[in-house]
Amino acid sequence: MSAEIAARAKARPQKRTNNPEGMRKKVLDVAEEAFQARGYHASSMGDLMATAGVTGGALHHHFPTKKALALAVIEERVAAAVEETWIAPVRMAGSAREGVRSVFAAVAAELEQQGFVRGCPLNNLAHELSLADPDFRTALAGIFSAWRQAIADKLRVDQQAGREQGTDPQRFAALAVAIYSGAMSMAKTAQDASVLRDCLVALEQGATSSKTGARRRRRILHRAL
Amino acid sequence: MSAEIAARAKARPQKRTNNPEGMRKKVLDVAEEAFQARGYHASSMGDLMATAGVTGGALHHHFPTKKALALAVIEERVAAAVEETWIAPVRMAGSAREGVRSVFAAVAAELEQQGFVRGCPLNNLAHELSLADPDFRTALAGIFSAWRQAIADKLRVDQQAGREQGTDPQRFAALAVAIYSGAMSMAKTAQDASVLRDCLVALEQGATSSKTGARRRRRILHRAL
DNA sequence: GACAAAACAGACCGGTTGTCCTGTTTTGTC
DNA sequence: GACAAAACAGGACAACCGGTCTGTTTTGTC
Repeated sequence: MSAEIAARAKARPQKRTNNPEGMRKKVLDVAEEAFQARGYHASSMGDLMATAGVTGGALHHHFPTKKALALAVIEERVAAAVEETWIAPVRMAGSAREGVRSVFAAVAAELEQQGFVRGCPLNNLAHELSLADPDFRTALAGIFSAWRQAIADKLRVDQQAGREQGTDPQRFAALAVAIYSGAMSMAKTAQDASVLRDCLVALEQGATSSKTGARRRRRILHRAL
Repeated sequence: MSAEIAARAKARPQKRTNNPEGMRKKVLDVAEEAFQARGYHASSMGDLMATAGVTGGALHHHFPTKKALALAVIEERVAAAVEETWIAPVRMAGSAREGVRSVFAAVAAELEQQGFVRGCPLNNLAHELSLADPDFRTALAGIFSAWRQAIADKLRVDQQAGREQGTDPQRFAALAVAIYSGAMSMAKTAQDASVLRDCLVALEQGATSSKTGARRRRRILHRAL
């Protein structure tokens, strides 16, 4: 390349994107994807910059540090994902119990046709970051809390309508989130979503497995687990 | 420091540990601890060397690469931990159901008095590594499989004794592992082990919450979830 | 005690990490 | 259209990463 062209390229370095707020969004998109697929520590800023087509200066302008970027991903994207796939559907469902099961079944179906399992975004980041930094942990714990709270609130609505009198809302919500999180963990490791359905069926079987009926009423205490 | 002392230190570099197999064990101890507390990617070989008091040459002799070290931790330590805290106790229990619950309660009690939650070793590494490398994933999936298999086998023994006729062993085992994994995930993020007990109680309540008894037998299908 | 093999020491290297810095360009406001 | 502020470009940096290398010491075996 001649010196003249090089000089001209130097003088007019590059056409800018000219899209305020669009660049921040693009970085968040790429970071969310990368943190989900490879994890936080395994994703380098250089990779993110290259994938997003963003220079170091631009990235540093919006997110001064890698931690700030991850915090933004957690608070803006992970929280929104939980809201979209769990909280809103449960709110719209006919009951808490039915809402939880329908979400569970919907995710299982989606995973089965997708062919591979990336795991739960919240749990993925929670495992890697909750012990690494207090700020991360607090942000992630807040999302878990909101998730559980939404399920518990829905069940309280059911109770005001006379249903589910014997169920503790907080504990019911904890159980639902735990089963989902744990099943996703196994599904991700095995790369097989069928365990999601196994857990669903096991729960239904677990409550109805007794064939001796009322005679064993007391022992049913032990049924579900 | 004088040149003479420096030269002497150079000539006689260091007293050796002189403990074959002891050094490998020490490295595994430190690596297991570090991978558990900070994760794989966040733990550098330099940190491990310094903590274990081992030189680079020695570490490289036993574990040619970082991946080989992690694989050894998974296959020797994580698998042993699952065997010790889950598989063996379940085998020795009176029944699969009682074994699962007793392990669950024991872990909850231990965590509560310990004051903080590091999470499940298997799940911690599974989330970070199962998508990163096929060898990691295979090794981790094998441990999950053995864990589930042990619970399912125990339940089959119960069935041969006439109990648990309506319970599917594979699904029962999947549910137990899922609840434990998910509850530990939440407990770790919240740094609060009480969610373990919440899940336990919720399960017992879930199967017995019906106060109308046999009239609602069919609707009990929906009880446990 | 000779000698091959294993165990270990410690320096070294190329590549990558996250961050910072100095400019240049665009945008909003009067 | 002047001008301050925000948005962005792109290189530079020191620290650190994981891995390799050569050389020395210990161990096992006859």
